[in-house]
Amino acid sequence: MNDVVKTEIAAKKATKSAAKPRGRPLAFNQDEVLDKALNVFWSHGYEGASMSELTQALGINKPSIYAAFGNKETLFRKVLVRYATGSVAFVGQAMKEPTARQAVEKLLMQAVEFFSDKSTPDGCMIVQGALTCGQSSLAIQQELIAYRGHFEAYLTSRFDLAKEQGDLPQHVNTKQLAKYIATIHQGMSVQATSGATREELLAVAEMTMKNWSANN
Amino acid sequence: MNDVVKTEIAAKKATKSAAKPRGRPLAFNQDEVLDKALNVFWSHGYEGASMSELTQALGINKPSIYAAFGNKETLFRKVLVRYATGSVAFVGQAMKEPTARQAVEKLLMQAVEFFSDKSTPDGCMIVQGALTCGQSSLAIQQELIAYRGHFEAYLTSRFDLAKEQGDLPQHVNTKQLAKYIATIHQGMSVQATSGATREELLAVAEMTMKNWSANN
DNA sequence: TATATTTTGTACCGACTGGTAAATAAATAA
DNA sequence: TTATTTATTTACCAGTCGGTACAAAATATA
Repeated sequence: MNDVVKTEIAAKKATKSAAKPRGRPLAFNQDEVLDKALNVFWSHGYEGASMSELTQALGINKPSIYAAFGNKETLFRKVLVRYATGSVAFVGQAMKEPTARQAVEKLLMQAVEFFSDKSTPDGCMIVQGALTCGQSSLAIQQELIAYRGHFEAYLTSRFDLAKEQGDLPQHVNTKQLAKYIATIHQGMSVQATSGATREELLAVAEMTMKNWSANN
Repeated sequence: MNDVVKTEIAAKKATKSAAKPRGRPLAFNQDEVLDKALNVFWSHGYEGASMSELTQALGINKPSIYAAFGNKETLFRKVLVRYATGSVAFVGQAMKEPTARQAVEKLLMQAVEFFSDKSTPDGCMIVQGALTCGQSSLAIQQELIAYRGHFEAYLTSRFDLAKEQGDLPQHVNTKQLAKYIATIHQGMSVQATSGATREELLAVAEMTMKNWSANN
């Protein structure tokens, strides 16, 4: 085999779907199916979503789900990554606002729209996916707690930056401030799941912002 | 049967445990058992608490549980009443503070201690007992939503009173203010369940109070 | 066309779910 | 003592849980 042929093969391997796989082709699109699974987990939580309900919602049979995604837990983890990098990616955008105040305001305003968006389940999956659960789901519960922790750490680092930039006073405890904002954010998620309307959530967000200056 | 005897019988019936019941006596104290069940439901949520775990925790066999409390759902409802009238009764005390500000401050400070109390599970059972669930638990999910609604209505009425007493300005939207406080309260419950310490919750409560004046 | 490879659908698994029938035990009433 | 009433224990029920064995179907390669 000469070098030219080697290069061609390498190129084919590198190109995602260029090299056709050998066996029977998948009858579904993985990302579309993950989105359908997301919808189910988001609505009913990790434990509340049964494999039979998932099977029905995804429109593919159970052995195909297991072949493609492992088991229920790994399926949820893949859904979670998709949720975090897709649905919830706007959080990263909000942090890019020029000041800490604007970042928080954008975060909360986006949360209002996101939590009450009628095209998706109410609230945040990372908050209510497994707040409480049976023994068998403790790993997922911890995983979601870790995600929330990362979110909070992200807020903290944004506030640290704001202090460096003189945007927040030096005496501000950024961890505490981040926890305060995260608390309101998570409370809004609970409210949304409990039936709070967009307008009601908006009022909560506006009250929070009206208070912003008192915190620092 | 003369009137004197009739009266005696009536008196015995009225006295709770004076008239001995006919058959084999219960081998357990109902309230103690309800407290043990509370602990399990509080930790794992309604769905996450299995009957076999409950059986083990209560120390009595399943048929006795069913005979005494109906089924899992009615058991939870009885636990819920006990929780609301017992564990959480301090909310009523907080509302009796002379001003709205003091009432909210006491509410949040008590919540800090309650959510992080090491002798009970973390957070609030009414918040995380069934935030999400499968189809079979929708009634309990709605019941908890209703409880949270009552809590919020209670806050609203306290703020209405404060307006009447000139303690809050007339322009305050009491429903919005109640939802704002309820949101923080519920967010603190999520935080506690996620491992937040007493000190961290305290900082959140203090920040909320520092902002109080900006809301009205 | 024959073969290797992968996915699909059917049909099933043991374990656990909430819940209960039936016999036994412990008390009161007659 | 005997009958009645209630609670307990053991053993079990149908249904659902997450998960899988197996054979048929669909593709690429040879």
